[in-house]
Amino acid sequence: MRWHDLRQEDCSLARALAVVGDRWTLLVLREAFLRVRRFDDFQSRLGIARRVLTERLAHLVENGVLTKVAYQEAPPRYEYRLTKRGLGLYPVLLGLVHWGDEHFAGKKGPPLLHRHVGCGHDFRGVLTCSECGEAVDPRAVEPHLGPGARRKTGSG
Amino acid sequence: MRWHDLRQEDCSLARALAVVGDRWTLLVLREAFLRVRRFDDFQSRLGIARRVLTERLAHLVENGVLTKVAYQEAPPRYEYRLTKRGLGLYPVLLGLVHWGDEHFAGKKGPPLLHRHVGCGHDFRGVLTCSECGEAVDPRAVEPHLGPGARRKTGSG
DNA sequence: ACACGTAAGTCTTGAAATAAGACTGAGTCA
DNA sequence: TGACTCAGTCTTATTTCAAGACTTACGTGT
Repeated sequence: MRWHDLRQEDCSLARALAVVGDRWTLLVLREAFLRVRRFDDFQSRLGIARRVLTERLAHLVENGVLTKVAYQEAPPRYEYRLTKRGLGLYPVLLGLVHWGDEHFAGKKGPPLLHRHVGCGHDFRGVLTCSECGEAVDPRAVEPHLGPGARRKTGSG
Repeated sequence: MRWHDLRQEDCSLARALAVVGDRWTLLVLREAFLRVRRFDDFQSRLGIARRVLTERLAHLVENGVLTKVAYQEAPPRYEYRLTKRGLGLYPVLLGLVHWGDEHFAGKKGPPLLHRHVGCGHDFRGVLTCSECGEAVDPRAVEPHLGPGARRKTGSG
């Protein structure tokens, strides 16, 4: 299977990964969530090859995750900002960060904490059910085919 | 930056991605969450190159996400099961699926729905604060250095 | 015995993606 | 003028991946 073909798959995970599942993309988005917006800042903070960064940013813009905004006209300069769609990835990023905190942090603890402005405390993200509000355990979820399924063995 | 070096980064997201951030890994885990356990089943469902699958499974086992369990002795045959650490990725997977549902599903709707056994409804995952229980908005989060930080520009 | 099937890999080869860093072009500042 | 900024482009060597044939070890049917 080619990477590009993922978008055609009958699976929302595959389609999501076609957009953000690449080696560098989530790191680019990490920086974006930390308010990084400019090409050279992404490049120097990540140490990513410039060619690859160019391509990733363009891909994210194409897919509506980032938007390219001119911040000066001569010479033309652009910055990259998260769109609403991009902000929608926050739970995913935070989930990965907390998973990393839990399983791969050193003895001293996590390198970065997250304070919830609403209540003032450092927190972990908890996955809860949109319908009943309870925390969701993986084993308490039954996947079943939805209206957009195209085949019997649908998987995501 | 080499891919392998991510594990050394002072960032939980990078460390998480060193384990699951590869092109195929999250798709392998999707199948694992759908109860797929055997090499040939992963291979045929995903269409992944066998060599790559071998390597990914070994990597996930090394990092404690999957465990290799013998299910027969002659000839020796193994299956791959999610560990507790692996189950901890569920919110990430589900977050990606729901993001994909929201932004890339066709007109008919998502190909797969998730029923919460606790309340009986199809649901979306909602990110809530472990401290106050409220839903968390990305802009209501302030990252700040934690005890495990090693540098001033820590980022994750 | 012998062919066939099953399952978990290994090996080979050509194609594609990546890393590293030099280079370009338009404009600013001293 | 010459140095500097910034967003890219280009080049080359290395690494990774896709596709699928092949291997090993055993069981089954004839």
